[in-house]
Amino acid sequence: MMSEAAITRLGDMGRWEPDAKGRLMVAALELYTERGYEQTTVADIAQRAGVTERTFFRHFADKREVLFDGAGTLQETVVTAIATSAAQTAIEMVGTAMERAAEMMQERRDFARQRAAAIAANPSLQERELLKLAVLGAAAASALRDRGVPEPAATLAAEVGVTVFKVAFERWIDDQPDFPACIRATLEGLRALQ
Amino acid sequence: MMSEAAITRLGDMGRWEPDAKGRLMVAALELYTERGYEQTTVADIAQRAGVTERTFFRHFADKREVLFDGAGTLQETVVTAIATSAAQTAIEMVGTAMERAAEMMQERRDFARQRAAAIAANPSLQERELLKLAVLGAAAASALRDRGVPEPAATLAAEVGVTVFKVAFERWIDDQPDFPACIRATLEGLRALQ
DNA sequence: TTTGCTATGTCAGTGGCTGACATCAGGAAC
DNA sequence: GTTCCTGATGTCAGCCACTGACATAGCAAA
Repeated sequence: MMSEAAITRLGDMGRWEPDAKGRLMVAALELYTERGYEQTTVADIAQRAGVTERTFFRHFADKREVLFDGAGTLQETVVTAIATSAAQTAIEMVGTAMERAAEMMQERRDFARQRAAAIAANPSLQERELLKLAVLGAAAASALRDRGVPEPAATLAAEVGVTVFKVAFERWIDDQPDFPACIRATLEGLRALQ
Repeated sequence: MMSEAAITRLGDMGRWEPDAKGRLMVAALELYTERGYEQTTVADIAQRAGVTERTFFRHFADKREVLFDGAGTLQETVVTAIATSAAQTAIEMVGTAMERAAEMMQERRDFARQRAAAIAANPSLQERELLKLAVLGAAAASALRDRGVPEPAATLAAEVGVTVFKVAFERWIDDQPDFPACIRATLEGLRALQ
């Protein structure tokens, strides 16, 4: 079996090379960008990463999840920011927490752009993104409750905060350079609404 | 195969086995409720409805879509309400439009409950629901723009309106009897947030 | 009756995803 | 250094969601 792999060294991207998960994430984003999500098979991604299809599904729950590895870290950032916020109102707590998240993403704008483009091009990927944001909202609401915010204010503030994040993200990706500033501007626009 | 049973009653409009789509929707909701979404195959649904698997996919894009047939009507209701609203602010337009939608759903509370329970039990179905709500938000934003509301206020108001709808829906399903009243109460809670 | 339209059935095939089991690399234990 | 253990990977068989191509059944107008 592996004797053939020893011969074809170059074509076989180091099956035991480190960071198979990272290689899969890169390969997936490349392929989704090059030929689109639907036109890419998991076998394609695995081949480019130098592993088998089965290995892909050991690292990611499904074909979509490979684009959403950072969701957990983002959620931790938001929850921690709410837990340690010095703000007075629920909206302010969520707002500053979203700013922290924005600062974190700010550092990898090119990656965020490419990823956002791939997601925008496919409803299946949009669904997964919406679910991640909903989970983020639920976690934020829970963190608000831990700070003493009662229901339904906690859920409402958290959901509105996620909405602000979404709208600000689009503006940032679109043409604005400063993501945290987009958050602040969108929060201001929200206040002006009523 | 399809023996006698109930054939042609009033709708002689050119259908030979009446309402295959409706039977599929009923069968799907029943099975998703009885044994869960994952434990139900499309073949199961088709069999209970008295058709083949292929026919299911001629009526619905995928296994999830069978639960979301009413989304289009709901969207039309909201868009029409915004287009004909006499309210002054964007938030008020969206708020009253969501009230119209709530009135519409109010009539079938039991159905809404069973459907909501099935969706709540499965992340895949939640994803589809979130996508439908996102599309609804985009349509509402477009309707607001047609009424002269500028960006980003239109998108922001529409998204916040959808959030209010979501939160109010949960309260209605949970224990409140009056859905439109839930919308109004949630809108009031939103105002109180800032 | 004939013709034509539409909803449905049949069949083969692709691809996402899983379970069961074999294998390999690296390090710990001996 | 040999053995053994552990975790990551490969291999294979199989289920099921979903699709394209083509055949067929019922209905209606010509």
